[in-house]
Amino acid sequence: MSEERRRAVLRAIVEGYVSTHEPVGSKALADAQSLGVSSATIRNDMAILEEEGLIAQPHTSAGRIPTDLGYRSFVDQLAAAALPDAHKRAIGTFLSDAVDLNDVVERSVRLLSQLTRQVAVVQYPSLRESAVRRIELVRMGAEHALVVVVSSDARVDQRTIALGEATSDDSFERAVREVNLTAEGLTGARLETALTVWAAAPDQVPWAGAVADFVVTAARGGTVERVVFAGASNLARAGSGLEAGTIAPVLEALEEQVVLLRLLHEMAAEGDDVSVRIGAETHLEALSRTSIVAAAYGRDASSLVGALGPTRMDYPGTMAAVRAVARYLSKVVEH
Amino acid sequence: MSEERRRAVLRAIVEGYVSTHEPVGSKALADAQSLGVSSATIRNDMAILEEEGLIAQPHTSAGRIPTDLGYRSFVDQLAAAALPDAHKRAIGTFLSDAVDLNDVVERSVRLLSQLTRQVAVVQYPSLRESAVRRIELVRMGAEHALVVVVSSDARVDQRTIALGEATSDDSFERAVREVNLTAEGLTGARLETALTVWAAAPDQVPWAGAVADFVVTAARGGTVERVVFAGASNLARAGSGLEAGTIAPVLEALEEQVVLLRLLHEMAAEGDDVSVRIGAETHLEALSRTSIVAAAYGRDASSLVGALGPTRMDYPGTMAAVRAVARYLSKVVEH
DNA sequence: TCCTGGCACTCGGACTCGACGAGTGCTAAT
DNA sequence: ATTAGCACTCGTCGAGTCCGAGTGCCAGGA
Repeated sequence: MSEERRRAVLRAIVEGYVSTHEPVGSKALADAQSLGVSSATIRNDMAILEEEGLIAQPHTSAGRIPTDLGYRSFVDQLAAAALPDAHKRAIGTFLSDAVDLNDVVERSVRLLSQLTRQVAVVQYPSLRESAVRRIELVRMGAEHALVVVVSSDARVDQRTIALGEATSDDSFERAVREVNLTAEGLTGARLETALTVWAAAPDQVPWAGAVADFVVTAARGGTVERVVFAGASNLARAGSGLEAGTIAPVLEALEEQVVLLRLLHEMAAEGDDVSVRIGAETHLEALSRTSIVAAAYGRDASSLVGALGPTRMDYPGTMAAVRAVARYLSKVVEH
Repeated sequence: MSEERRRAVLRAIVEGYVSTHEPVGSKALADAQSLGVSSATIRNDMAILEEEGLIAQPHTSAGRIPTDLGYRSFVDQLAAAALPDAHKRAIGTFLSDAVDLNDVVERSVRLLSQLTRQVAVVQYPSLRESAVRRIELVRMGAEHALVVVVSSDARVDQRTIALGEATSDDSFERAVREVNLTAEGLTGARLETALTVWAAAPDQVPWAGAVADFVVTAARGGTVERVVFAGASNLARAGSGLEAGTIAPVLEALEEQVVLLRLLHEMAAEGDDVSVRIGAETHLEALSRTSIVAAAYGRDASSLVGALGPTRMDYPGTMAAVRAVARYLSKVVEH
């Protein structure tokens, strides 16, 4: 059956192109022996693959390179690859002695960028609703104060608020005591009503509303979603396969949190173990020459880790690394 | 006096090269009229400037470009340029409604990268010693706890510690009460001895030492120094002037906090209003094609903001922007 | 002493040309 | 269905050529 062999030809083209970064021709494939047929046969298969849109030739007289569709087909037929032992060990030692959430995320993103030699992306875990454990207020000058909310799931949110008008030390201290008594241990709707009542009390300090608002949003799961990345230099490294002009837009997209976040959300929605977007599949002009491999982690698999690189990348290896880091991250985040 | 005119020639070469990105020849300068002498005269001046090592020609038959030394001489003779009004307004609006320290730093770095169209770098303010305001401990699972230290200067440090062995809820709560009573309001050496005594008390929980250590370092001015950057895409943007191969090392250096920090420290030590390192002056191979313009901000002018770009950059404009952002940052950070 | 016009010279960039070879598609034979 | 053979395409590489920007130097003038 030639259908079977055509898949093998495609696989060989992808692998060849990924490793050499040069179009691969029928003769080279025939010489590699792994297919056991002559170059002419391979040429015929290539013609069909080209008709199907899976491969293309940059010039009339050059070998073939996979199209986005070709990579897609290749990836879809891929069995889960094992991660090299050395990498497994690296993950263990790297992440084991992280010191807080920031540190975990920071280490993960560095690690993943080193394992994959690509740009690693980690979305901060979106945290679920949690109870308020303690609210601290610190005066900063006469007109501002810092609100610190420590939540029961070990998160710390902070924000400065304007006091509006002069507040005496006495009423400041009283407000701190009261808001703690009011909020401690509460969650969600009960927390919200309790704080609303507190803020509306007669004689209340004028900035009570601001404090209440912030405490509620903090308890609701933190402030804003964020993405951090590392390994941007891998994009620019010689032989990355991105043409000179294409890397600036990619860097822009990475710094443009919003765009990236939307893409990651879309990918999370697919619900696969490891989700892959290839080239134009990202629907982003800036990323049309790159692919993203991402996996969910954390409670409810609600956040994503990923690696971004040229479409011409080592999919099996990257997928294995991303999958592994996501697993370890899940473990760490869920305690 | 021809010395005077030679400076003007150098200035014209720098400005011409910066704006056109092409070597500038004697004829072009003579045609520009601003010097009022013939091309032959300019050629003579150029010969001298070249002997002095201030300019060089890439090929025998091309115009001249400034050397690192040339830029240095140019920069040293520079009067402080004014910042465009539009930029001033941008700074005001951008930074005015920041929500906490992170936000301030984040906004600043973005802003600066946009103003200068270069990579902006901001070192987190290194904070002075401060008194402990409140210590919060939150259990995380059976074996770990999160320590949160709120300092009197509105900083929040956090870290997880291992509990070592099972601790009863009672003794946990007692430890929290005690450590707060012990540490509140103290600073420096007195804080340290008080906590050491507390941790060494008989019947003390085994992890008291770890808590004490962390509280002391937190009060001493925070955990680790950090640098954030933004605008990396400006490096890769067409016409940035960096050759394809040179940008990967630069990105690496940026991600390599340590190296960058050392450089910034060196620059801070110079104590100028705005400090400039040009090309090889950075003493970093990776940055040998780039310049850094930095200014101190914050209490004791202890931290730095800067912009990093190709040696062929608009020094007056960049210096003005960096200076302005540093001023505003100082205001905000000092409250 | 300093500036200028003129002139010969250099050398990199762009362009052309031709040889080469990798790779292809097609066809006829197995 | 596969293969060997063959004519053909087209991009790359090197050599050769031309052009012009830019230079250094010199002799003459203020």
